[in-house]
Amino acid sequence: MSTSPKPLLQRQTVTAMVAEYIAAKIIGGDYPGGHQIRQEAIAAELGVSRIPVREALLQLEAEGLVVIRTHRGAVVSDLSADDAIDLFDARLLLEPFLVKKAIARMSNQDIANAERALQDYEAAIARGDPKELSRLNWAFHTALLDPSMRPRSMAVLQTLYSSADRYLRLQIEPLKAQTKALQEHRDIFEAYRLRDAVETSRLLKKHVADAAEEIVSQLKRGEAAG
Amino acid sequence: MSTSPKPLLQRQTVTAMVAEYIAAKIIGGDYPGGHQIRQEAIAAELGVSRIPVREALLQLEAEGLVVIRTHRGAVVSDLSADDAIDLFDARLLLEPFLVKKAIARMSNQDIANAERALQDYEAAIARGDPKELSRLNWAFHTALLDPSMRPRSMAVLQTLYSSADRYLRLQIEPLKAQTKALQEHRDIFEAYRLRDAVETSRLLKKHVADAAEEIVSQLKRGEAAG
DNA sequence: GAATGAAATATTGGATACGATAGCCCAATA
DNA sequence: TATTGGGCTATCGTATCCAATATTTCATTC
Repeated sequence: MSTSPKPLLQRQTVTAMVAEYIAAKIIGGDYPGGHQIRQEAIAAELGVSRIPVREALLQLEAEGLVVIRTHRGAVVSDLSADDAIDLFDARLLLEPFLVKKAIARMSNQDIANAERALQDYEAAIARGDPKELSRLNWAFHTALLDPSMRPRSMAVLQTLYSSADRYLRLQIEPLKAQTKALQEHRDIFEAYRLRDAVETSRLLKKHVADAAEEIVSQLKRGEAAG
Repeated sequence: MSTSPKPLLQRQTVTAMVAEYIAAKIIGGDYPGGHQIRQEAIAAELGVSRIPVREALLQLEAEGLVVIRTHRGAVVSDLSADDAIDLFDARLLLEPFLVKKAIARMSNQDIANAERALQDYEAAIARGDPKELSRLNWAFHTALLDPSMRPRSMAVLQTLYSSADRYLRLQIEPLKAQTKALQEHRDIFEAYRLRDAVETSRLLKKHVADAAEEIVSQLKRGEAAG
């Protein structure tokens, strides 16, 4: 039982495409924190009018990727160490809770979905594309939580995650960290498969906390240096 | 130390005003769940063009008040009992956590702010305006949590709250419930003032849980009837 | 020389008009 | 009956203006 049964051929509005374009730039690091996004520049770049650009920026603001100030435009939001702590603390509350709910309701199909997500993640490590790795990492997490049937909480988690997404590379880049994360994913999945809610929750919490600690310490180093 | 030092003279864009207008209609019950919002109608009603209406609807979608489907327009989102459980469970995780953080950092000024919010709430009960009461209820909650300096979590809570805001009337309308809520607020504030983090957190959790239970059971009655 | 204040410029916010596109209903057809 | 194929309607998108505001530049004043 899954929350998001996506249609195979999804019709995209221009606004949605622009939003994806800008989000990719931000997450990929092309637009660093503090970067001014000029509506006209994006519009010209993509050959669209300013209106869908504005509407895309509104959506991105809701996701926490940019900050819009009236008549001053959109700026790529910067993540301080404090922000990272804030975001990860919220995840640390929600994810372990949701995974327990998920285990209580999940079907064998859900387990199979999670296993597939885990395998996709494993395969991506071999290829080593960091963007893809980030995406599949989150896909695994959502696969675990999806059977909880908590669309509102999942939406919240989505924004929490995407706000910090860019900075995951700080943590996920080194090969050593990747193999550590993979082993943790495997352990989490194993407890999940056995429907051991307490253990899954504990491992997931530790997994997220470790990632948080790593990112926060990196950000603090950056702030001390810069 | 407060998270949101709002400017006294705030310039409003048309989009923001439209968003407030529609949100008020939804929260006030003028637009019930499932109600189709027609951009052109709103635009004509307010004497503005459709563009700020569309952008306002985008913002409201991010807050969970409406659902937009491409080329089919915006519909006031309906809250199922499951949705309410989802929303309140998330609040139940975040609010007790944040209030502990708040107590750890708060100044005497913050305590004074919370006390003022409490007094405003008390005064509103005498007047008995339900909309105002809902607003001041939430103002009290945010006053408690604001010193935590967790803007991201606070933003999440804001959306969680506003999504369920309309249905608070189910719970807050009867006078008996109001005096109960008031007493709970007083108890929470008293523990807060004494910087008793554990007790404040416990009382706050119970306060939210009680409200949740009341609303969920009312919604379930409604779903069974309808 | 520093602070104030007033143009000038750039950018966003908004209005209007028009066209394109996607759902939806329903009659016509096989 | 099931399907097809119009119309109808409302949203989505563009183009072109104009308005409002933030920032910068520059002159003025003390």
